[in-house]
Amino acid sequence: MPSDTDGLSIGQVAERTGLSVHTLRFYEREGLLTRPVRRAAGGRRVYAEQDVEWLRVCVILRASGMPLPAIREYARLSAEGPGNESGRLELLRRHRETVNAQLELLGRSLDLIEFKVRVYEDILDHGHGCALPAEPPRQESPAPAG
Amino acid sequence: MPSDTDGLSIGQVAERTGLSVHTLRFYEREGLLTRPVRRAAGGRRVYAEQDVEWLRVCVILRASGMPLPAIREYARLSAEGPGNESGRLELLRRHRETVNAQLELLGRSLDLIEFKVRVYEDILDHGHGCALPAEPPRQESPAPAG
DNA sequence: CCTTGACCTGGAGCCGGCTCCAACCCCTGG
DNA sequence: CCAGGGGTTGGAGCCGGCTCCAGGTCAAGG
Repeated sequence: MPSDTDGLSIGQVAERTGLSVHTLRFYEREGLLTRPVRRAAGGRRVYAEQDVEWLRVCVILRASGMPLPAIREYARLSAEGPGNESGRLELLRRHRETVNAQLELLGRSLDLIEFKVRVYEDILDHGHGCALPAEPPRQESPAPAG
Repeated sequence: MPSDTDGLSIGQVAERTGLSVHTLRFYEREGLLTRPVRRAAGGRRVYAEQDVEWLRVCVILRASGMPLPAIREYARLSAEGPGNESGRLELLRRHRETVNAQLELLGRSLDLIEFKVRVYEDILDHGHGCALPAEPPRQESPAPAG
């Protein structure tokens, strides 16, 4: 266990990032890291705190649906060092827009789901009362199918 | 084209739902429909407006990440008719929670992304000024990796 | 009559993102 | 000395959700 001078084993990084060791090696193969991982005697990977930070960013980008190739590109730019900030900015802005679109879509889906939840709650509470609690979820018909 | 008395071809349903004809047949095989699709001479599918409404619900459930097996279950309950509303309600409530969790996660991811966008904007505008625009995105360190 | 186009079927293929396997290495403690 | 635990590798497998293919049927129009 290379704990001296903040070197971390793959298992420790897995714990800290929530990724599996499989996934960590996979990400490395996929070129998602900003720099080659150091190796200890016997070829074991030795990560630095820096790597963990980067991986945490990766986790968040993944969680927000950024595909691996895009993360790879971002990693590549980051690895290149200063000078390409506009490229990184563009990439992030694009991703921000897809996240906003996701949020919008998810929000509208939630409207429908909540509408239906209310419908069923009413059916169960009031015998099966009040014919449709008016409130077509944002644009589009309530589509009371199902 | 069976346009009389509101019968729709698979192609028309594809247009109206945004799903491909492939996907429509696939969903049918997967048991996502609430009732068997009627067939015209030659075995061609004939959909009713009702089916389109249900499929639009499916699209929204998919868009919000409900897996096919869950939709199948919901379809099964809906097909059974009245009497199982509590089952449907439970299913929808569970899904609502996963959607809320997604929204939460996505929102937090967005915080990080916007933070980084701001960082790069500042670098590009002000030469590369103001050392880190303070504002750790909700809990957790800003992790300025990358 | 023949083409065109929309439809049918069963089954195969693809893509993204992991996830696991076999076989091996190495360090540590008992 | 030897067992166990945690590494290493290349490559295979899996899962969800489509997506497509080959080969066929049918109806309408030129």
